[in-house]
Amino acid sequence: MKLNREFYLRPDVVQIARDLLGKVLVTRMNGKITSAIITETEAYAGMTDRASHAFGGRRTARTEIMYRQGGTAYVYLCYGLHHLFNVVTNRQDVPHAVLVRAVQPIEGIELIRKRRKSKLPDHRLCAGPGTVSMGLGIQVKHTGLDLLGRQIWLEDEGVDPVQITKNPRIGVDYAGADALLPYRFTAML
DNA sequence: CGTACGATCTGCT
DNA sequence: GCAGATCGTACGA
Repeated sequence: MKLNREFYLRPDVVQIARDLLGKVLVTRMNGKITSAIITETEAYAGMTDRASHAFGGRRTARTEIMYRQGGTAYVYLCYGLHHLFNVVTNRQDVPHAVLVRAVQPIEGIELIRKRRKSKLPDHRLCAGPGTVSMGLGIQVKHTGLDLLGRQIWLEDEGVDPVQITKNPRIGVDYAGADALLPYRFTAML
C-alpha cells in the first residue's frame, strides 16, 4: 500500500524521518519498476534549521518545492553531479524535508546494478544519498513530483526496522550548532 | 555578471 | 586517507 497523504502531512519531520526506515521506495521509469527498503534518513527542519535549504524562510526557484504540501519529491543537484532525493513533509508553506541517505534494493536489482555500473554486493549498491537516486533512476527533473503519483512513491510493505540508531547529520558542518542535532536515523534489517 | 561552494562518490595511494 | 570530478545555485557587486 502506498503511504497516504496523512503520513506526510504530520508536523514532526524528525518523527517522519524515523518512520521512513523500513518503508519501500518505488520508482517506475519507462514502465520498469525498481524498489528498495529505506535504511537511512535525515530530517531537515525547515526555516529554523541552519542545515536546511529553507533556513530563515529562504524561498527560491529551487527550494520552492520544499514549500509544497507533504508527499512531494524534492530532488536537487549536489556537488555538481549527485541527484539527492528528499521527501517533503508537513503542510503547504512549511518547508520540512527528509533526505533518503541509503536503501537496500529488493525489486529490479539487475536494472539498479546497471544504472549504478557497480559490482558491489546488492546491499551496498545504494548506500549513500547520491547512489540511492542513481540506482532508482531519480533525477533533478523529477523534483516536484507527487509521491502519491505513478512514477515515484513509498509503500508500507517493507520490514520492521530494528536497532534504530540516531546520530548527527553528515556533511553539514556549515550549520553551526545545528550540525550536532541527532536528526540522522539508521536501521539494521 | 562573477564567484564560491556544496545534504557526495570513486579510485588511487 | 585524500584529491578530483563537475555545475547549478545563491548572493553580492
